[in-house]
Amino acid sequence: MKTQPIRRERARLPAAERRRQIIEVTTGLIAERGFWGLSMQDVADGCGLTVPGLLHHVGSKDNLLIAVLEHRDETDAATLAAELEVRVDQLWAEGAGITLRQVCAALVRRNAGQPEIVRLFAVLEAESLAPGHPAHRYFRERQRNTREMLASLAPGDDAARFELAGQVIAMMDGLQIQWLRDPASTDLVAAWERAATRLFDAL
Amino acid sequence: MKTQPIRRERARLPAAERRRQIIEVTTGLIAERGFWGLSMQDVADGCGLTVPGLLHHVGSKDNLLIAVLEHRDETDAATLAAELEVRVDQLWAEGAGITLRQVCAALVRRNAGQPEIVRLFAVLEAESLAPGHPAHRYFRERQRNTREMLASLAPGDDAARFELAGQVIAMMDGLQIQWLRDPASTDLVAAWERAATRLFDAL
DNA sequence: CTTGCTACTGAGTACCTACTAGGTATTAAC
DNA sequence: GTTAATACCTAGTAGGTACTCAGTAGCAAG
Repeated sequence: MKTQPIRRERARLPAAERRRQIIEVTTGLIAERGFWGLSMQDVADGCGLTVPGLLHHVGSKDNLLIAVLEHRDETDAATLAAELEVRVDQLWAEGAGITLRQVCAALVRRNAGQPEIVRLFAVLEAESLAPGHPAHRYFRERQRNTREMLASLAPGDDAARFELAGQVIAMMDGLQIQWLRDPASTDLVAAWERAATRLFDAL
Repeated sequence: MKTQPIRRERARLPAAERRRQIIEVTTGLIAERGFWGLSMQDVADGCGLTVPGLLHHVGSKDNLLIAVLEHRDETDAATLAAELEVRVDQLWAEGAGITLRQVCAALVRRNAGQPEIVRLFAVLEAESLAPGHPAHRYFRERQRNTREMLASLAPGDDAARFELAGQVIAMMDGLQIQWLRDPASTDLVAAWERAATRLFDAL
């Protein structure tokens, strides 16, 4: 008697769409457990396919992480530009009339609406401090880039700009963690606005 | 022929001493890989004993994490008090003549000397954002406590104090991450001093 | 020297890990 | 309708996971 394979409802998706789903599911799981706590099995389950099916699309666990991060980079600049009502290529152009404070406010406003992704980055940012982490290099460069871009919008000489940019990033990261830990009693946008007043209006 | 057990150099330690060693080794490993990436095997290897031997002392992986955190709490207040040259019970006493700025400077100075432990907390702080994490509650309370203690040293009304304390914590956490990511080109103490100037000397 | 305590081990359980090889079933192009 | 591409599967590998059980080896007090 042949084993009758239970004709499981099989949803065969086109590669691009499946990939989108995989990245979405992975994003949530990494935010929950970090990369070291992530299992391909959980991702596969979340997508309704088997582990080899998942690997067919992403190749390896490390590749999956990189895919997630690259996907974020693609959407990031776009949503930020939309928030500022500016064309993407005008975002970091000096003299476009956008102040550092405006960009920060836009960043925070956007982040306040997607706690899951903020948590993803918070967890990976800490995990990837270790040199052996697959996202170590990515986060090093990301940090450098955003700091330089923010610095380009700040006033003063180069040293002062770089310093302020670093402090702004530190404050945003820190406030976001506090917000994620206790979202109910924290208003991220308001907390940032108060902090910005102190940062930007200092002597 | 009986199997001759290779008389491995067995170091039978008294429980307290072994526990100290276990906590020390675990601290380093969590800083490297996070709690989800920690394996009891690695801890056991690092201590020169078997996994059941390790479990004899700590009971379970979750217990081990809690032991590490509790140990830090015990030493934390002590070293901070020493740094400030004050008795432990005088640390958070109002009117003891210690300013918020002094405490922060002492905290940062101490942290600058133990990057490994700062990384341990950075990783766990992010990982434990997830409600299911074994240290979730611990970090919630820790955050609340330190914020209240710092607030008690700040000037102004209660709302202003609480706000400033939050910003101070955010800034310290953020700067520490930047420092850990690139220790060579960052001087944590100096970076904090500049940030403190902006935070405390604002209008 | 014996007794009792305990630090520790060896063997084993049940299960999860990422990943591979080789094949099947579905879709799209012609 | 046939062919080619490919989304996905079953089965398996080699190793890691926390943890348990039952016992052994070493120390200290009597």
